[in-house]
Amino acid sequence: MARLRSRKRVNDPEGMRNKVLDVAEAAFQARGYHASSLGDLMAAAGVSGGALHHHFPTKKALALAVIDERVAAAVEATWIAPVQAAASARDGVRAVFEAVAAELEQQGFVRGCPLNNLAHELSLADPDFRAALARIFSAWRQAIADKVRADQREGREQGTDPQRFAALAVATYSGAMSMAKTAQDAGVLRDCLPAQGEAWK
Amino acid sequence: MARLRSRKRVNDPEGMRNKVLDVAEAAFQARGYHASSLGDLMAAAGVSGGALHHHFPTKKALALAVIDERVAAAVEATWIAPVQAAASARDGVRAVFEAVAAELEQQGFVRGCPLNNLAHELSLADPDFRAALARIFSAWRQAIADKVRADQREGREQGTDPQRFAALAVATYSGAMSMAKTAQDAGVLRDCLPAQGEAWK
DNA sequence: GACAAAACAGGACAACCGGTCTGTTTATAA
DNA sequence: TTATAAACAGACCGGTTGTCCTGTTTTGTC
Repeated sequence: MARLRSRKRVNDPEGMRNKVLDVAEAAFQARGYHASSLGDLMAAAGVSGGALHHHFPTKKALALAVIDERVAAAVEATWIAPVQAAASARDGVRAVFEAVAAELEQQGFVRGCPLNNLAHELSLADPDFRAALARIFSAWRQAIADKVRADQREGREQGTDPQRFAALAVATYSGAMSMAKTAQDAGVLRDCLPAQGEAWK
Repeated sequence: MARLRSRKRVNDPEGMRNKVLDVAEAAFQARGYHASSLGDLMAAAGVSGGALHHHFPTKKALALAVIDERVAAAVEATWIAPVQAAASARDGVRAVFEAVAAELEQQGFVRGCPLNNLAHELSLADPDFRAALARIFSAWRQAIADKVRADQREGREQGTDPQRFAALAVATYSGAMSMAKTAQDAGVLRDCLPAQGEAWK
């Protein structure tokens, strides 16, 4: 019997499970969950049906893994970590907006926010999906709110409500990405940031 | 040959085409485009396959009709008209937020914004979808921007950029609805409005 | 080396999807 | 009435979907 989880790689040094997650993450982002067939994913990942079914018994299990392991990590990397590292919550939010806008304009194509893309398609489809997605939204908002509270402990942002500020930041970003995706123009992100000197309350 | 388009109803006084659009609008809103099969829609509308194919040759044509005729009308009814009728752009935006929040809290269920739901799923799937959805976003934003300009002609809102204000309003609403849908809690809409007396810039 | 479990291969299958086809009824115009 | 086209009914088909199932290979442990 297996006492401890074995962590040895088999054939692929990178791991076949990770390759499937890579492909699924990209496909769900580009085409959505329902529009991505397991056949497509198998072909794109160079994986047999048996292998895929071994790691992910159902398509739902695969999507849940993508959400928990990849989408959450993406939010952490592009939002939570930069905000925590910034000089202030307000600076951090602005920096992320500008960084994402610059990145999108450089690559000339807007795929949208991974979290929001899946949230719109799957939130009402299944309670498990909704719970997993809601957790990520919650962590995202809380990280920003915590940063505001840290600012307040240092005497700044006395007039701001941490919860409201975080909700507004996440909502503005999510909505701006939605528009940017539909218009295929990242400029909307900049329009949603206040002009220099103006407050963003 | 048909010289002019005949407009007489056949069996159903309400029109079978409208009934299909009703059902399709609701299904696309609740389950999305790909998750709604034509069989489901036929059963829900009590319509035969031949009838559906007569009015809408393809599923894409049906979705395009839903977007152009229903989603656009929904945005017009819940956003454009109220904003135009309001005392000011700022009041109008705030009123819509509060009206939608109240309506959602009353019915205890958040289905999300019809436009954003379809935009996320279909914007990258097909250029025709994307164009139709982008048109609605554009009209939505322009109506708000026009209202700001009307305010400015009366001496108010001198410091505000109409385009930015409109983009921010639409983005905030879209993103707040996204969170509200995933959390199944309309309270986020209120969190995204500024506290009394604070400016929303 | 022996053995058990995990990792993987690949075919099979039933259900379902969207679209097409042919036929029938109804309404309009001459 | 008669001709014509729109409005509708319902069966049908090829292709695809997600899942399951039976083997085979590889890995880790004694």
